[in-house]
Amino acid sequence: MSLPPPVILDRASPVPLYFQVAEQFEQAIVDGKLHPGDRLENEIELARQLGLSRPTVRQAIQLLVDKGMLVRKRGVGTQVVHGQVRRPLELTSLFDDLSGTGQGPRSRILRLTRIPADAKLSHALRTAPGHELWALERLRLIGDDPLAILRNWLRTDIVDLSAFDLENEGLYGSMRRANVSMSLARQRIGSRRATADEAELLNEEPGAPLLTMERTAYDNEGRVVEFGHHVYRPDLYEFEMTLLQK
Amino acid sequence: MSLPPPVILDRASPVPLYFQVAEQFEQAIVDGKLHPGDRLENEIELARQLGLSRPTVRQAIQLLVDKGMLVRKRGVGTQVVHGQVRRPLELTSLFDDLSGTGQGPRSRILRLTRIPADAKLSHALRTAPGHELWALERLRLIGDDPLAILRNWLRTDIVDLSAFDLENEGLYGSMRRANVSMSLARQRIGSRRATADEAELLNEEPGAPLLTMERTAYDNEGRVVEFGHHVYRPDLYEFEMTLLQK
DNA sequence: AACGTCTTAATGTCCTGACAAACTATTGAC
DNA sequence: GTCAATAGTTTGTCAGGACATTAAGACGTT
Repeated sequence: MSLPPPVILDRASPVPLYFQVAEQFEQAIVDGKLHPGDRLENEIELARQLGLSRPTVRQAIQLLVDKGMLVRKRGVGTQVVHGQVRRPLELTSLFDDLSGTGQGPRSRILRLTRIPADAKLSHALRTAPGHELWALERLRLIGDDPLAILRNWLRTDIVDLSAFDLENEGLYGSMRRANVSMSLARQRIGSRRATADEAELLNEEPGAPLLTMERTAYDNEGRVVEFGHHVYRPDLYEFEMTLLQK
Repeated sequence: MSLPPPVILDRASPVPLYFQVAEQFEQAIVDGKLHPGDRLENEIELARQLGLSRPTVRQAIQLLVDKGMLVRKRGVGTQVVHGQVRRPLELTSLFDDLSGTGQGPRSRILRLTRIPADAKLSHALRTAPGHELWALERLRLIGDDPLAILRNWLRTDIVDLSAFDLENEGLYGSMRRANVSMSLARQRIGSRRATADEAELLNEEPGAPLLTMERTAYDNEGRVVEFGHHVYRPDLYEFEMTLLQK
C-alpha cells in the first residue's frame, strides 16, 4: 500500500502543471516525506491519481531526474535517489545572496568607480580599449572575519550601479533590474599567492595561498556582460559541487 | 531561404530518433555548418522535413538546449547560441583519460597497496573501520613536469586493481570493467599549502600554494564507490567550467 | 518619428494513444 | 534445486492533435 502522491494541483495557476508536480515531489523529498530508496507509483497510476496525462507526469519526473533527485529504470520504476544531490552550483550563486539572515556572509564595498578599460579588461569584456567600465571591489566577510575580495567589471552602458542598490539587492539584483539577463558563464578556479594588499585585507600573511575564481558572464545574445575576479581565504572557503553522470 | 536540416535519420538504428537528430544538429554546430546566431526552422516545419512528430523534434532540441548549444524563445524561434559552451566538466573527466596522444598528461603509479581503513577513510567510504581498501597514489605529469598528485581509495571488494590495468585503461576503465557504475560525485575544490613530501614530488617549495580537489563518487544505489584527494600545481592547472542559467 | 493596435509566427503546455525494450516474477520441465 | 520460457510490470519512444502564451512585425494614427 503506497502513499498518495504528495501533490495538490492548481489548474488556475500560471505555473505549469508539470512544474507544480515536480516542485511538490521535490518538497516531499526535502521534507523527508519521501525517503532515499522509496519508489514512486508507476507513471500510468500517478497520472490517473493526479488527473494528468502521462507525458505531463513524465515531464515533471524528468525535471527531478535532471536534478539528480530521482532515478528511473525501465521495467523497474522510479525511485528516490540515494545520497541526495546538494544544490548544484548555479549561475546566481556566483553573486552575493543578501539573504540577511543570521550571521551569513555580507559584503562591504571597497570601491565603485568608473574607469576606462585597459587592454586586459577590454579583451575580457570585448570592448574597445578606453571604453568606460564600472570597477567594483568588495570585501566579503563572515562575522568580522574577511573571507574574500570580489572584483567585478561591467560596462557602464549596460547597467547603472550605485552603492545603495548594491547594498540592498546585490550585483545580480542590479543587473536583473537593468534587464541584463545572463544565460551562461565561464569560470576558472585556481590558486595563487596573496599579494601584499590582498594579504592585508584578508588578514593573511603575504604569499599565503588564495583560492581564485575568474568568471566571464554572457547574455542571451552572446555578449559579455560581466567579468569578475574573486580571491578567497582557503581556510574559510571551498567550492562544492555535484557532478551527475550524463 | 534556409538550409535543409543537416539530418539523415536511420529508423533501423537502435539509437532513438530524437537522439540522432540532436547528435547531427550538434555536429553541424561543431563543424560550423550552423553558426552562432543562426535560427533553425520552426518546429512544425522541421518535423515535416524530417518526417517526424513535433514532440520528437522538440525532444531533440531540448537536449541541445540543456547542453547550452541552442536557445528557444516563444514567438521568436530556436537559435544557435552565441558563445558556445565548452565541454562541461563531467564525471569521467575527473579520472585520467589515457588518450596517449602527443604530449598529453600521463600518470606514474607511486603506490598501489591494500590497507585497512582508518577512521577518516572509513567515514569517507562508509565502511567499517579496518575494512580493506585499495590505496592508489599516482603522480601526474605533463612531459617531464609534475602536475598533480592523485590519491584514490576504493573498497577491495568492489573492484580489483592492478598496475597493469591502471596503466592501460585508467582508474575509470578499471571500474567500468568491474561493472561499477557511478551516477554522481560530490567534489570540493580548495587550496592549501604543500606539505614537504608533496613539494618534493611536485618540484615546488614547501608551503607553496596547491589547488586541491576532494571527491566522493556514488553508484546508482547511493553507495560510496570511490574517495579521492588530488593536489595540483596551480601554475599548471585550473578547473574550468561553464555554468548555465536554469 | 513615436505610439498603439492587430495580425502573424513560433514555442509552451497538455492531451490521447500505441508499441518497444528492459527488468522482475512466476511457472514448468528436468 | 536449477534453468529456460513466459507473463507481467514499468519506463522509453514515437505519433498526432489542440489550445495558450509570448514575441515580433505591419500598419494606421498622431
